[in-house]
Amino acid sequence: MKIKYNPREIEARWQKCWEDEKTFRVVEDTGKEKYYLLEMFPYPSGKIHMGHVRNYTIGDVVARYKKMKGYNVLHPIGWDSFGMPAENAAIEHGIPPAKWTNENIEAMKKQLKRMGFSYDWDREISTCEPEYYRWEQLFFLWMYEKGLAYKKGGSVNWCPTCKTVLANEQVEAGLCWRCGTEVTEKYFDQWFFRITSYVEELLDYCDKLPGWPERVLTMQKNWIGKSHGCELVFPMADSDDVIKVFTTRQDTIFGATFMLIAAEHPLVMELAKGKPVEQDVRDFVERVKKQDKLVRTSDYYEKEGVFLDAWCLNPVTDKRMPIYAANFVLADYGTGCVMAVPTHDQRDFEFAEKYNLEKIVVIQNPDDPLDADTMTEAYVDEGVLVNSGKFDGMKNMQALDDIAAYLESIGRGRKTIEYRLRDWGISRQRYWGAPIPIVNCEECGAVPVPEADLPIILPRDVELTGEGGSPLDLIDSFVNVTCPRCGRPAKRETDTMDTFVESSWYFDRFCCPDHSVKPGLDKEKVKYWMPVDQYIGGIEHAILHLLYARFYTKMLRDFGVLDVDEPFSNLLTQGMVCKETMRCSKHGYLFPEEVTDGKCIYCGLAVKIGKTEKMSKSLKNVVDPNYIIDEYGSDTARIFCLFASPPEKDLEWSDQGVEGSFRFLGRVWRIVEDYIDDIKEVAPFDGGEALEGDLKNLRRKTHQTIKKVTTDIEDRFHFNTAISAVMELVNTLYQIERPEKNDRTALSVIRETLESVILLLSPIVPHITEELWEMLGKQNQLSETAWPGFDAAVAVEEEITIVVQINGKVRSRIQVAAGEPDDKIKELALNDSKVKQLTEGKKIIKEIYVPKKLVNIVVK
RNA sequence: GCCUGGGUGGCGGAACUGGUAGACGCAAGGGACUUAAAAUCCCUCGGUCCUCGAGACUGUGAGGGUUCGAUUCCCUCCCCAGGCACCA
Repeated sequence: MKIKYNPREIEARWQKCWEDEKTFRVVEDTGKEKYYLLEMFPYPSGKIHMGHVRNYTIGDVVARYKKMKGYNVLHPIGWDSFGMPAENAAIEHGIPPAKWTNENIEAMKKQLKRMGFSYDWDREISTCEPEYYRWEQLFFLWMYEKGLAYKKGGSVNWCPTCKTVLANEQVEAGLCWRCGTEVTEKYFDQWFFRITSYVEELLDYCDKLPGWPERVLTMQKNWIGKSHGCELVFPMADSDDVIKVFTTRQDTIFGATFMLIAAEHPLVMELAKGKPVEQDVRDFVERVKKQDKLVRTSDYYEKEGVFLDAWCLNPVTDKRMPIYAANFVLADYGTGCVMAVPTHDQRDFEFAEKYNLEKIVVIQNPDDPLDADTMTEAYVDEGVLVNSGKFDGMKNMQALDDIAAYLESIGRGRKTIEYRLRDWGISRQRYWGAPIPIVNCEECGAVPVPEADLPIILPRDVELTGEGGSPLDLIDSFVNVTCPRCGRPAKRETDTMDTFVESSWYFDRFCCPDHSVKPGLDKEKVKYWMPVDQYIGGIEHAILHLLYARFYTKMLRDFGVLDVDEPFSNLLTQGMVCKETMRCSKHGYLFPEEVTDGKCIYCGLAVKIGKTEKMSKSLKNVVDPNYIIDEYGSDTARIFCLFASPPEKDLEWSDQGVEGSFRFLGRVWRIVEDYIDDIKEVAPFDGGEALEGDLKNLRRKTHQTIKKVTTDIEDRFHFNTAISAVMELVNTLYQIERPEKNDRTALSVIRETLESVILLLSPIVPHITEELWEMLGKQNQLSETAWPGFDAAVAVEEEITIVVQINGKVRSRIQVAAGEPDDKIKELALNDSKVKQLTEGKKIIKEIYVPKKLVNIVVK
């Protein structure tokens, strides 16, 4: 009797088996080579989505493959469980964040287990537990001690109605996302991590991470934004004070005709003070400060400024330069002041046009000479210096160093380096995050909590209303403490840490999740496992998370806790899961289940199929993993995600594609079923006798497939082509004429092929393959079995096809024995009847022979 | 604007260092099995032309170039996606 492929039954069965036997538990074993595979851990939002399914499937295939290859594989999972959604759920539905979070974790854990992922569940961690964040607090104390954590005034988005701080993404067109009130800027003391003290190393290692995608490294380099230039000193015209600027274009110094200062810069009001312009300047500054950040960075933002009734001197020409406050100068880059060279900088040009300021050409365009009075835009290309004193005639790029040296020699400048990267602001005026271990004392200022008092536990019985700032402020037992230094009453810091802090070291904690002694990381274990050999996650974390994790790693290394310079040796950024959108003119976007036969189920109108976009709830183009698992099983979900496109590209969801993947698994199932009785007692072919015809071809194809699948997984993570190769092998098997029941040789070859198919598919679809493996009478679990090897001698083709081209066009193909000598092949090509016919009466100019591939005959 | 990717059949995608373009799958069409349908198994499937052959031409965003030969290398341009965006 044939048994039908029943994914629901077999998947549950094997999942239970892996769980009961702790198949994927690992311990450190110095006798075995380790392999640490990590996928970015999820935020417990409630349900897993297809993005998770794809990410974790890719990782699982690699983890299972490496295990079969004999590595000691660490494949952990946990929860990035602090963050705003828990707090919002509490505000909206009155559920305590801890309860909401832990319920979500339970639900998602169930879903992950249903996918059959090979996690070591004994290492599960949840970052909102004190056992985790207490070490983060310890690291904070160490950072504070070394000046790597510090407090500084900074501006934040503030909603006056909700009385709370908003993240940038919570400000929609200048309005609060929750109540629609206009958001204002507010200054707060905030905590920062001094990531900038590692900026050079972070940049340097961008060239030492060959296992990272080039584009991620480029993004990080751009984010760090290193510029070489000069700090120049401009004396004030009427006092002994100076204004310092940073510039990368000291070659244009002779053309600097005015000075610009960021509107927010304190110097602006200082210079205007007591002058008739003071009120105008104040108005201007207030107006600029109020402008929303989004507006300020839009394309239409017009350059504006106000004259401060003050002058400075050009340091090389001593010409008087008027000083303006301007809305487009960045206060926190360089010195907040810039020298303006309107002839060679487009922004300065526009400003000079508007306020009718002087222009002096200092770089001449060799092809089309410039005239300061008639030019319509700044000339920003290279050229030859003019109006530049002793530097006239030099190429501007070559004069950069000479001019810098000259400025230094007259005491008006020096070479410097600037970075775009700012220190990392980690203060969040929120409840659901790790408390910062600081006490604010009126006498002593910010005082670190003694190490012995850690952890500072986040109180859990809290009522959240969403108004009035941090809820922690309202909890007397938390806030009111005595100062650890002077013993007087003091207030505990109520800011919590950015959740990116937790994700900056969780991969270290996975190496020793239960280690409960200082510093929370077991040096030996961490040394064994770190760095992560393969990290897999979404491209959306290309900058922030990955940069923070790199910084934190270097810092913990300097604290003596870690031995590695970089946390992730290899990085794979997988593409998004996308699906077409569907829209009804009456009911807007529709979920797939709200559409039948192309019509809206509410009104029967034809549904418009829209663009394919990233799956999202707002576009309703989502597919619930649970539905796919119920309908087809997780093996189908897994193989579809891998087959539809290579991992780094976007995956387009297709219901028919899922159907096709399911059909393929059925096809594998049936062919094993079909042969099972005949091959039960037969051993796989051992190469003992010579094979002929179909059997020989099948065996060759089998070994070729093992080879291809191995390199596709090992070298490139191209699971789609690996699966194609197995499909081809299965197709070949279907083509084989059914051997007699007593033809043991034929059956043994077929058995070898079937076992190979199962082994090769096992990391991809672990449940069905375990089941088939068992049906073949195997005692050992497939997950504990070694990856198959191939015999190169068997895989080699004995006949090869040689393409014959005439003048580069394919005209014929000839079959030759693989060992045929080159001369013979050329001769055969020339004597081919088709070739003879086409070269008749023409002169053969030359022949090109590409060994074992083609012959190209050039004729005239 | 700058920096990265990327444009290949009706569709998702193959083609690894310049050497048979379109593997594999989906959709479509046809056949077998069946009383019938589903399922399954098998076959066809870039385009145009024709003397339907185991034929000719054409074809990897567009135009040039290098080469015996280009989806692959070089130049110019167009389009799409992502990142950064007044960083002086």
